[in-house]
Amino acid sequence: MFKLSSLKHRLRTRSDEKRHVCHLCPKAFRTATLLHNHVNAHTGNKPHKCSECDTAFVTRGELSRHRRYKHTLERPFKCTICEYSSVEASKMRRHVRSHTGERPYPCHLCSYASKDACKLKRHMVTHTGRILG
DNA sequence: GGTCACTAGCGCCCCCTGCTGGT
DNA sequence: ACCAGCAGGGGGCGCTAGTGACC
Repeated sequence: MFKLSSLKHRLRTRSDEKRHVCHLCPKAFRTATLLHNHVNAHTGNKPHKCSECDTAFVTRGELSRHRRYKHTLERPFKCTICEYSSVEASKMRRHVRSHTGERPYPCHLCSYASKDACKLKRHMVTHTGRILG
């Protein structure tokens, strides 16, 4: 849904696109917070610690997701076809392909097609003997 | 105009399981 | 029967972008 405040925010942040440059690599970001998270990933600094298992993360979002996976067991994404539910929408999309049979990742060396980009990569090892990339 | 919090999205790695073909 | 190779399904995390609220 369109929101005026959102548009204003985009317009005002557009002017300074990616001017926050990492001093450890060539990457640049729109905001200082994004840069800060990125630098923490470089340094291994993980300030967001789980209160229940002491696992630590770079961002609060990662911690939030971890808590759903490990502690709250909250699975907001429900499959409409079976009983499966998931923590993440992307996992649900991947699951739904097991119902639809959709295989969007074709192998260019054989007739195989995968439902999952990662599985295609693994499959390629059977052709090349090694991981590509 | 900046920061923060949250969510969404893509990608990667890993594990377990079942099937299949060779021995 | 046993084993190895492979694919299917899924869990968990790394990282970045988008968005809305607040200062």
